[in-house]
Amino acid sequence: MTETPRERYRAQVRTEIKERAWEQIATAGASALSLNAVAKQMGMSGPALYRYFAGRDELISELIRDAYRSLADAFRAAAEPAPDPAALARALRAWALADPQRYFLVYGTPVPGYHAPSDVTGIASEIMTTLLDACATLPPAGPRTPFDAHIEDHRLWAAGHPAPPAVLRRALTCWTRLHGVLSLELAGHFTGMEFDPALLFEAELDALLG
Amino acid sequence: MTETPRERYRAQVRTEIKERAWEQIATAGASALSLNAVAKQMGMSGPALYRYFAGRDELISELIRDAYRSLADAFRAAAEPAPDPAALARALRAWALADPQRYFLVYGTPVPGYHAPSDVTGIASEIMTTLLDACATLPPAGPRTPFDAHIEDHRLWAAGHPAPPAVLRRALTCWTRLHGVLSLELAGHFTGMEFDPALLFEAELDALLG
DNA sequence: TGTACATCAGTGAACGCGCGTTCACTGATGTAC
DNA sequence: TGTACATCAGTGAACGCGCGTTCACTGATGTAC
Repeated sequence: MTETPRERYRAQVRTEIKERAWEQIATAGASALSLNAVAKQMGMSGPALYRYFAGRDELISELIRDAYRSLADAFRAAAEPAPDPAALARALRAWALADPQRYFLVYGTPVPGYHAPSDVTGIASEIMTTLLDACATLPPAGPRTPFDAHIEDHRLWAAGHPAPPAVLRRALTCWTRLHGVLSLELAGHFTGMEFDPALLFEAELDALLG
Repeated sequence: MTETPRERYRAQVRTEIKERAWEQIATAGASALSLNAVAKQMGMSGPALYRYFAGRDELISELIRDAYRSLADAFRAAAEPAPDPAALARALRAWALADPQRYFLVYGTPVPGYHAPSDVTGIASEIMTTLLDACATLPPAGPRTPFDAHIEDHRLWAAGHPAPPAVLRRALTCWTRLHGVLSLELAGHFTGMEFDPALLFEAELDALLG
């Protein structure tokens, strides 16, 4: 159970590989990630990385896993004092702005044919659960909608979460609306428009909660 | 002014190159687009394409331009009978579903450092104008918000469009919310959840207009 | 209508590049007696 | 504490690949007299 120096060293190098990989993704996008370039930047030869990762695909999968894990942790931390959708929303925005390419690795353009590692679905539903718990604390808003009825019939997906349809809809809407603002902002589609995206984000948040 | 056979032929080949390029993007994503692969699929040698495009970058820029143009035309057509946000929204969804990778080429993950051809900003603002005109026909909804006040101070971006702040906000919100649902749907983030994305889209539309 | 010439689409060979990945090897670090 | 051995990180050469792009060329199509 105690960690040998070699194990410690391995873990350290693995971490540095991932850090350099993130830097490279931030600079040139995920599709430009190259094992050889990462190795060069670490002052190592290319094949050396194969001691730490089975190949490029495994490295990318690991980065995706870490990205999901990181968001799930940020959510959990934001919900720690008390479940609160506004706190989650702001945590999401902070997380996205901290590293836009990481956000896009999770929520951006999918590569056709590529399938994310299977264990991220667990993390994804952990994120969803945190959001659902927070939305469940809100006072019920408005009348029952047709979409509530539809969701009632197909609620298997909530993984047994006991939230009523209105809460499920609330959480879904929260997700899509905040993502809508965030992804357009991060992609630069607001540049040239002279408003502050942070205020648009807050406006959407108000609309969701108020 | 009359078109010579050679010009007709050139235009034809250019068109086919772009079609094959779109197929390739649909199959493997935009970052995997390769001139040589396109040429091979047309039964030509790689260098032949340089008769038609100065290089890979020019081809991609042209595809992006066409994508914007296509959306602008779809919007214009949807607004033809009468300016109507609901019609625009449904046209957007149909346009996106017809070719998800084309949608992502416009609104998806940006490649850091890449700058879209300068003339697309004109098309982008044409799209925005169509949306603004449609939103201007809606009955005014709700009280003045803090974001309205903010937008009042920074309204240069609307390119001289005479819409009041509430309409600008309406159009922006329309854009971000529909994009939020669409992009998550197209990226496959709803797979496994047993609801119909079309109904969620309509629900958001109702919330926007009702 | 026929001939001489210019235009231009497309080819094939070549260049340099960087990629992922394998392999046999070196040399340092750790382990067992 | 010292020696013999095993483990394992990292190297350098090599393989095959596909990429974008250039260049000199062939051969067909169009133009001018």
